[in-house]
Amino acid sequence: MPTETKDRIVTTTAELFRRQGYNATGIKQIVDEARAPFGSIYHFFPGGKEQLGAETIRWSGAMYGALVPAIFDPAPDVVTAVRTFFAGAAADLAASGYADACPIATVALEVASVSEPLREACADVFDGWLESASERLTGAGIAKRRARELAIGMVAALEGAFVLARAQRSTEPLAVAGELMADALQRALPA
Amino acid sequence: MPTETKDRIVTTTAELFRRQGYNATGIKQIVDEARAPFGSIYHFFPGGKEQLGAETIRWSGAMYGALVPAIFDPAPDVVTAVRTFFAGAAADLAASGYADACPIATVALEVASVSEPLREACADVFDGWLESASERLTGAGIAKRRARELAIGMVAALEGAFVLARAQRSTEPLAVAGELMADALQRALPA
DNA sequence: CGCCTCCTAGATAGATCGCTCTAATAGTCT
DNA sequence: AGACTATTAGAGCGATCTATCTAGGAGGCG
Repeated sequence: MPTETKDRIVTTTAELFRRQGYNATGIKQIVDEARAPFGSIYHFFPGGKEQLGAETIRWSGAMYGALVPAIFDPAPDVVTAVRTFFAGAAADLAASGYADACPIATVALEVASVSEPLREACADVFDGWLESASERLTGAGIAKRRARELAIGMVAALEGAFVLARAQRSTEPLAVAGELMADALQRALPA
Repeated sequence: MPTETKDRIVTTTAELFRRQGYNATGIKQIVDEARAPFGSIYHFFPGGKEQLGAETIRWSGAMYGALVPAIFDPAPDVVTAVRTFFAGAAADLAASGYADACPIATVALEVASVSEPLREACADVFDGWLESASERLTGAGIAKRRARELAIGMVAALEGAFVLARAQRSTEPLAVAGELMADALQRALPA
């Protein structure tokens, strides 16, 4: 299967985006770390770096978004699911030397005012996450409108905590944000 | 006063960082937009781009952090202050075409795993904000420990909401996050 | 006036950027 | 086998990046 090269390119790019963002990641660095031939980049992604970026954003957005059902569905209730989610994010972050946080937030901020296709890719990913999280909350008996608000709050709290955590090299923001959202969620649940 | 050139360099760099981040901002672009001579960059910032970046981070961090006393101190109570803060952030963001959000979050994510001096500058800025916000909350009668948690939550919610808002070109995340934090704060206040 | 320091001014170096191009190879059909 | 497409391989182009370097102008002070 020749597509394994393309996969290797995307996964490597995703890792690099996560650690250093879009602009600091060069094509040369990608092919080196992915052990892929230079020409393959433009064979698989004729649109160049921007197309590779867009596909990488959508791919890693889907990967990370898969954590929502993976954690929420087997959990006894949504509140413990939220706690598990934030705790897991904190553990992964610390284990990677405060490098592996959200795979698309860095790129999202970099490109939001610069590249419309990349901005849209980020927006679509966030939309998917919000949709997915909302479903779990409505499934727990929360009204649709309130569920969306809480989903937005959860994603925002997570992303913001990642920013603080990476800058300060501490998991405290993730712990605090997780607890805050768990509390808010608890209160929103039907009695 | 010849220092006005240096000021112009820092303020334009801050603006560029905010819109496109650290890596996408070139020295050439800075001197062009600041109408400053190229040589002045390395005269005022012998450490090059990294030193200019660090000073810009600290400067714009201080500028943005000044909003905390400016909004909290004249406000009737901390809850309405929080609402005002988030509403103002949303208004500024929309007015700038979703470009002017947090002046340092983009840079923070870009450099956190790449440049220790720049990471430290971001961490110091966040520390200052948390300190400043905590003071206002303890001043409202909230216990020190709880005040710090709420301050972290507020900054995280704001930063995360900025990420969502810029990607989706919507102020909804800021409105929701602001309301969520106002509620949490309300409940933490002494009866 | 001459001197000294601060700042301006920009040419230029050396490396790296994204990307294009051609050619060779691998794999799959008829 | 022969023909055709998909993929690999990397040399090289023009542009741009940060940074260095030299030289000149501005203003205070003897």
